[in-house]
Amino acid sequence: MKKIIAKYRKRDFKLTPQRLAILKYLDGNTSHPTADDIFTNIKKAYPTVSFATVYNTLQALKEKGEILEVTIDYEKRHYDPNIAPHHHIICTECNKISDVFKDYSDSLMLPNEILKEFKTIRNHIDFYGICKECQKERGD
Amino acid sequence: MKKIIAKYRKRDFKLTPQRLAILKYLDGNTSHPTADDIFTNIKKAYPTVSFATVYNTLQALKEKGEILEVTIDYEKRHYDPNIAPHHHIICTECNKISDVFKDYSDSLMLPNEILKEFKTIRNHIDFYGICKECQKERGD
DNA sequence: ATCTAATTTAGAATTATTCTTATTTGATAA
DNA sequence: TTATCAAATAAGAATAATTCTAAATTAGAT
Ligand SMILES: [Mn+2]
Ligand SMILES: [Mn+2]
Ligand SMILES: [Zn+2]
Ligand SMILES: [Zn+2]
Repeated sequence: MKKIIAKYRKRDFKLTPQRLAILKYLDGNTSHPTADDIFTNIKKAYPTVSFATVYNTLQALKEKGEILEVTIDYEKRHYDPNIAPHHHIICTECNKISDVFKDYSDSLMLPNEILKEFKTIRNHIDFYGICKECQKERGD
Repeated sequence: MKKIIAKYRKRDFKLTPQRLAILKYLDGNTSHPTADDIFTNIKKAYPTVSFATVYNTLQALKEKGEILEVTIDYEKRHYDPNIAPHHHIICTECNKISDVFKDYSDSLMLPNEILKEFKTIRNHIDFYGICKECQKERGD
C-alpha cells in the first residue's frame, strides 16, 4: 500500500481514494478483471463511484504502461496488471483466463514470406483448454 | 461460384442473393473483414441490404463452422473465412492482419503447473510487428 | 489557507451488436 | 407451374460497453 502510493506520487498521477481503491484491487490481481468487475468491487467501499472514474483510471494506467488490455473476449475488455510478457490459457467452458509464464520466442520463427513483410515486435499466445473444475463438471 | 452454391445447398442453408454476395465476398478473402466491411461491400450490388442480414449470415456461417471470429480487435469483430488452423501477425501501426501458416504446436509445451490444471485443446499466436508499408512511412 | 489543474460524477452520446416483427422469398412437392 | 410454408430479409428499436460532456470537487503545490 505504502509502496503503491510512493510509486504513483512520483509519476504525475494524483492519488484519489477512488484510484487507490482501484490500484489496491488490481495489485497482484491475476483474475483479468473487466471494468465492470472493478467497478463492482470498489463500489463496496465507495458507493458513489462512477463508471467514468473506472474507465478514466484504466485509461491513465494504460497510458503509463502499468496495465495491459487482454484481447481475448470480444464482449468486454479485460485488464491485466501484470505487464511482464506472458501468455494466457482460456477455459472454453467457463472463460477463466490463467497466466502462462514461459517465453517461447526462440521457437517462434516466422515463415520467410512474413519476415520479408514485417518487422516483428512481440508475440502473444492464447492457449485454449478446459480447466480442472470444468473437467469435473463434465465428468471427463 | 457454382461450387459455393452446391456446397451450401446441401447444408440447410437457404441461398438468397444477399447471402451469395456475402459468400462471394468472403470466398478466399484474407483481409479479415468486419461486419461493416462486408455490409459496405455488398451494398454496392444490393443497396437495400440490412445490417441484420449481414449479422444473421455471419452467425449462421459461424455455427456451421464455415468462418471464424478473430479475437484481436476489441472495437469490432473480424471474420476469417479460412478455418484452417493458422496464426496472425498484426501491424501495430495500421492494424492490418496477415496470416501466418505454420504449426508451432510441437514447440509450445506448457509449464507443468498449467498441465495439471488444464486439458489443452488448441493454441493461437498473435504476432505483432510493423508492415512494410508502415516501415516506409516511418522511414525505418 | 489559497489556488489551480486534474479528477470525479451523473448522465448523455456513441457505437457495435442483437432483437423484434411484419413482409418477402427459396425450395419443396403437388 | 403453382401453392405452400419455414426460413430469411429489412427497418428500426433495444441493448450493452465504452466514451464524452460539463459542472462540482479535490489533491497537491505554493
Ligand atoms: Mn495475464
Ligand atoms: Mn486469418
Ligand atoms: Zn473452466
Ligand atoms: Zn502497417
